[in-house]
Amino acid sequence: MLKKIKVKKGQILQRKGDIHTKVYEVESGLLRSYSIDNKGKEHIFMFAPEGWIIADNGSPDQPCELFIDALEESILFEKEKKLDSEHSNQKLIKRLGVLQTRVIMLMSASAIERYEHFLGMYPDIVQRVPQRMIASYLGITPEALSTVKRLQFRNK
Amino acid sequence: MLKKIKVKKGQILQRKGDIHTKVYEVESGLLRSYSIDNKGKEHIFMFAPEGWIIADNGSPDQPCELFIDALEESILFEKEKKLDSEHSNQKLIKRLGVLQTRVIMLMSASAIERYEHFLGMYPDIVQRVPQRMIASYLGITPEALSTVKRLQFRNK
DNA sequence: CTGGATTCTTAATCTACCTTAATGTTTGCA
DNA sequence: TGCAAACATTAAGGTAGATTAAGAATCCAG
Repeated sequence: MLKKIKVKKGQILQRKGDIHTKVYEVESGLLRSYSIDNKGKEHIFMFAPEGWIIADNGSPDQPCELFIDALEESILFEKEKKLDSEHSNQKLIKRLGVLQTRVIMLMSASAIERYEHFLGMYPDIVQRVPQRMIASYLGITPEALSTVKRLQFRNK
Repeated sequence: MLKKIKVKKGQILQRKGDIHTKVYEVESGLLRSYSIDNKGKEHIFMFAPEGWIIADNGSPDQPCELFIDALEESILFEKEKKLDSEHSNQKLIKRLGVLQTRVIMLMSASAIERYEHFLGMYPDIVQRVPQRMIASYLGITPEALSTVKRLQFRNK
């Protein structure tokens, strides 16, 4: 019921619309979850590096909202959602905290503030994924992120 | 350890910066949580009508990010966070689902789409709170919400 | 009831970020 | 090792939503 699996870069673990009852814990590597909107645009919901847990946060009997795939070759523990929820309250609460911060940032901070907050929070992820994915996580275009970085650099 | 309390409209239950270990379950009435950004602007994080649970989602030993107050006279159950987390996994998971949807909407939908989604999801809340609070929840100004409503109305 | 405060609407102007497009840079794989 | 393909940057022009300001509607305490 708890399987250890190895996935290659680019491998898709879950698609939107799947009825999916799995939760992934990342032992090594890097996963992401993302949605695709009605215009076909991708929006990264979260990154999951070593030690993180990633899953669709909907109820286990409803179709998923999110895609999950591997941004690097990764080693994962795959668990059933219901097992996960029995033992790891701590982790659920932590995930709530992360999402709360994410909502607050999206609502009250400018692109440049969100970028700097991201840098402070996840300094290593910036090195590991393409800029356009950082932009997607921040909710801006890659072009806007380029500009943000240029402005940020000039003010130093 | 589980107290039933009655609060008046406008009463504040929690302030940003408090070390606060309480969770509130709403028996009747309506609460909200919100943050105040560095420019002094309020952003409503969530509404909690009858049957909902509301709390700061951070760890119990860290200062809160959110204010919580009553938008209507309300009757609440007040619990300790750690007790809450022992029994109500189900509810934590539900809250995660709500926040996931909230992040996806903020990232991928326009003001008008977010408004219509909100109407569908929480039709009664629209009747119970001032428009400017709906705007705050949606992440737009009251003026923009006025415009959205006018446009929405014209297209029918 | 009434007068002041809060809320809502409308409209003009402004701005952060988007779109498009052209150019430069890195990556990966034949 | 070379050369597409993917990625990043820059700049010009466009747009959703913010800001500001003024007036109208609503609320409510005295």
